[in-house]
Order: sequence, then structure tokens, then C-alpha cells
Amino acid sequence: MDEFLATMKALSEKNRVRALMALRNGELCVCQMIELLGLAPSTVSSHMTILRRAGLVEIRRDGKWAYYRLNDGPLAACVLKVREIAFECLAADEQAREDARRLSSVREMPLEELCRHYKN
Amino acid sequence: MDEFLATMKALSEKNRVRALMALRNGELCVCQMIELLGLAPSTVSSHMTILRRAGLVEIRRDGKWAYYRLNDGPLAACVLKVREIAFECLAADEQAREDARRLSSVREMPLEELCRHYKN
DNA sequence: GCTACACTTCGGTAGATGGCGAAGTGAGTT
DNA sequence: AACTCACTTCGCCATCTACCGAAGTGTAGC
Repeated sequence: MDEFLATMKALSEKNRVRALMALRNGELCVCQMIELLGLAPSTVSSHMTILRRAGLVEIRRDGKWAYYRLNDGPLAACVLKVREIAFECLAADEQAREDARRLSSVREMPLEELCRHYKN
Repeated sequence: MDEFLATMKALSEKNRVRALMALRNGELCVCQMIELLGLAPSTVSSHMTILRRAGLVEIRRDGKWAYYRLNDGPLAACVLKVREIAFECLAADEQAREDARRLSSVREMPLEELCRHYKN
């Protein structure tokens, strides 16, 4: 029950859902998600922690960078199913589409440049 | 997106999930859910309103009684899928099982008696 | 070692949420 | 009409949550 509730809670907040949807096309660096969501680094970080604790995403650390991606390790069947349903339900969502468009630009920018950007 | 978030939010609270699960075996009067959940009538009422607005359940009024049941009218495919997943995920849940046991007793009691019970 | 940098954790604030009892609503009863 | 009763809505309070900036952590480079 608690695991199920944690999954639902993780997916009941708009910016977390946007972050999850953004990972469909591959892992993203935290600074890329900061740029996408337009939130403070600390806020994005805690959102990702919630998604991670729910088992929806996993982290990969590489030097000073941290990349998040969809958890494809051994995860509860329920979490996997809920995640799939979310993708299905929001496939045509306008916000998700716009994020996908912006992401294709964001992915082309060097990470260093992105980080300088939100420091201003 | 907003509809999806409303569905997730509705299912991210323990007592609401318990209420939804309780309706799997047929409609229940509000007073039966008050007895099951052990909450104040006003609290149960607002939980049911949230479930109803999310499209997960519907209401049937009969005189002074109000019965809630799973919404089997025309409802968004997403809501239906999420609800099915919830049932599947929680089929073996201990809390849900205990509620089901208690419910079989509660269903046998006359509604009048139940209402007198929580008025004390 | 020291600095710079990316990210996380902490502390605090404004707004949302779950809880209850009191008051309101509407149907049945006398 | 007046009353009763089941339920809902309202008003309030305690707790939780999303947000930010500041401080902390760990890595890379000088």
C-alpha cells in the first residue's frame, strides 16, 4: 500500500510528471531539467529524489554531473505498469509535446553553457 | 494533464484508496464507509467528492441515503486504466484484505443501525 | 592544498490538504 | 408545518508540500 501511495504521490505533481515524461527519450542531466522546468536547482533536485525513491527513475553519476533516467533495473511490476499508463495517458498532452520540442533544443546545448545560463 | 493529475492525486491518499477498493464488490452507502474507515462523516464525504470529481466513482441517491459505486458510465480511458492498475496492485494488500473482511460484516448490518453507531 | 563547479541538503515561508465539529440542505415522517 | 435523519458544505486548525536561497558535499582542475 505504502509503495503504491508513494508512486501515486510522485505522479500527482505537474513538474514531476513533466520531468518523468522528459526522460522517455533518454537520460538527462540535472541542469537540462532545470532549464526545461524553469525551477531552482534545489527544487528540481528534490523532485528527482521523490521520483527516485518511488522507483520510477534512477541516477547515474559521472564526475560532477548527475544524470537521471527511467529506472530499467529490477523494479516492482506495479511501478512499471503505472509508469507505462502515465506515458500512454500523456502521449498527446500539449504540455508534454511542448516540453519535447524544447528538449530537442536543450539537448543540443553543451552542459557547461546550460549551467552558466541559470546562474545569472 | 490536469485530468491525469487529478486522478493521481485522488489515489495518493490512503483512506481514499481504501474507499475505492471497498467498492469493488458493489456499491456502498456513505454510512457503511464511515464505519469502515473510522472517520467523521464530513471527512468521508469530502474524500468521496474528490474520487467522484476524478471520475473514479459515481453517486446514486435514494431518498435520504447516498450510495457510491465504481463509475461504469462513459469515463476517460485513462481513468479506467489507472483504476484497474490500482486494483491489480493492491489485490493482495493487507489493509485491503482486512477491509474486505470487515466489510462483509458491515454489509450485513442494517443501515439504520450503522448510522446510530457513529452518532454516539 | 585551494578553487571552481554541479548538485544536494537545510531552513524558512506561503499555500495546499486532511482532519473535525457546526451549520446547512434536502428527503422522509409525524 | 415541524421534526428527524443522512449527508454535504463551511470554518477552523495542524500538518504537509513546493518553492527559494544559503550552506554543505563531492569531484575536477590548477
